Amino acid sequence: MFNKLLQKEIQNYLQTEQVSLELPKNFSFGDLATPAPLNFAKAFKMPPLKLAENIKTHLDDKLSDFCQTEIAAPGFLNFRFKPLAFAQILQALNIQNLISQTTEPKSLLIEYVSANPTGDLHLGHGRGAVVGSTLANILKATGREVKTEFYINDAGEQIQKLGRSAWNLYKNLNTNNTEDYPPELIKPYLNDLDENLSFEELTPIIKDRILKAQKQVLEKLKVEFDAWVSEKTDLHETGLLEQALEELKQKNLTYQKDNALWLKSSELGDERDRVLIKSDNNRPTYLAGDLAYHLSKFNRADELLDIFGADHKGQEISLKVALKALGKNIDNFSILFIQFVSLVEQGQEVKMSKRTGSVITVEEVLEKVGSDAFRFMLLMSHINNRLAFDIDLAKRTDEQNPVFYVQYAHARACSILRNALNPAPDETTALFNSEELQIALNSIPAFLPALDASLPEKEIASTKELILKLLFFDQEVQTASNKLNPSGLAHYLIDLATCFHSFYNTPCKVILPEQKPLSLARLCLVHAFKRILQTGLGLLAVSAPERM
RNA sequence: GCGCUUGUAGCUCAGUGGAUAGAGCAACCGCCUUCUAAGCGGUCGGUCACAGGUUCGAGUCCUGUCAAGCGCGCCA
Repeated sequence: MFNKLLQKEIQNYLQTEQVSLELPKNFSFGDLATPAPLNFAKAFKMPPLKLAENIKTHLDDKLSDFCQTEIAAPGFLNFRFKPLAFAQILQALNIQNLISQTTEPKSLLIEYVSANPTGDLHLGHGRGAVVGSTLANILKATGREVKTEFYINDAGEQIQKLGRSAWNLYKNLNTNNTEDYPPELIKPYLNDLDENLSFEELTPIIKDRILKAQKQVLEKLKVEFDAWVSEKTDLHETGLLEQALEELKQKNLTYQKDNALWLKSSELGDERDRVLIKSDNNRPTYLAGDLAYHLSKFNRADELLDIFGADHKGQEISLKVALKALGKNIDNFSILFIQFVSLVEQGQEVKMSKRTGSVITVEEVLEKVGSDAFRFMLLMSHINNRLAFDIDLAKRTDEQNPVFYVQYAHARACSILRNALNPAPDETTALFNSEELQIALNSIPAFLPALDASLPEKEIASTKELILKLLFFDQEVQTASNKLNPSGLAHYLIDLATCFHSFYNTPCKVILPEQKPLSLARLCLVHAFKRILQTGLGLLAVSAPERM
């Protein structure tokens, strides 16, 4: 695409790969801009404006058919594209791959959600699920070999507690045990049980029912996993946990004290030593299982990514130092911690707690706002920021919600394409058939009528702005992929929708039976917009409706 | 106490060391004979928590202060 060519020419001149092209703050400056002369003035030992002059001379020599270059103080280069450059860009956006692939594909294993099978998913899990699945989509799209896993913590203390709580309710025992899970959390899972189950039989049944309910909610959220890994059956019963502990012992990284097995983690950089096997019941701690699990993950992938709630921050250091001591390259292992989601209802913050009955579940919010709005709104803010989810705003699925704004733009584009390719009710033939459109999409000159100098200036401006915005799609996806942060992409799609609505209202009317070349040219632009918006929404797993 | 994260418009949030700090919501004013008004255009709104420092240039990087959230279990 022309912008890549331009970027490459500047990079060639400066002998670097570090040149970025950006949209200028103000379109009166030009179509694209770069501060490269400011950045490289020192390296070239000349004033920024002088360097800018030299680059301009180089570019004028090479690319004057496509764009003109202007110099602006204190050292910006602004580029003004000729119609041919816009047409070339648009043609590429209509027929080429939209997302660049990484040159070295690596396998990446993403673990996310991994909620305990002891209750319903809350909003924090929901945020992790949405961010994790979106990142998986984005990383796949940029060429990583992605596998996703959900780790089921079904072998620890919490499961025992779940079993006891369920047993008390099942047998109608009034224990008033404050340690128990709240009855309202367990009760929905006690229906239609055999009457004579033993304690040992009851626990796994309840656990499986809860897990199944979690899976169903995740499906509604469009969240899927390649594998569900059970701590009990995949780590304990296979001997993987045993192997991991043996490996630590052989490397002299453990010791016995107070009847417990300890990891010498303080020697490795942790703030204190950690227990691996508990003294009272001889059972492994969470750390022991987690360590074994991550060792097995390292055998299955080049890189690991975990996405957890901020309340799991405590486990990072111990896990990483132990993995490092066992020879794993922890530079290939990232953990993202997702800040909490609070819920605001009628201007009041609704307190939620993971282990009380007043927990706000993903399911109940989904019922009110739907998967599209839920996903989009949770994706909009950076994971490091606490997020206040305004349920009243999200419930108003009529007009305020940003996701409808973006989807509406898609539906509008579809409507235009439909109207152009199908006969109007009072006509027998359509303005165009799909072959004509296909030929136009493959041709650069076909788009030139949309930038014809005889058109009103406003129409040309909004046409250009839309193309330029489309041009940045790939860059936005790459940034999201590299920074492991999908929020920019959501904001980009809103901006893109704004450009399209603005184009529509300029008005750049597309269907003009008396001006077929102009209609066809604009149809190419609508086609590219629809293609990119659909791809972008697809990465977020938000639907792109053809009609609304 | 120590560690991590955060502090930007009335609210919810964007913002690769670059040009006059942005969007949505809320408030106000306009625009449907015209491909979907779930839309568009405009007005109002800011000491980027505070104080230093680095730099040609800081909302962005560094240090300190203040404030908020989370973490620092033989819970998971």
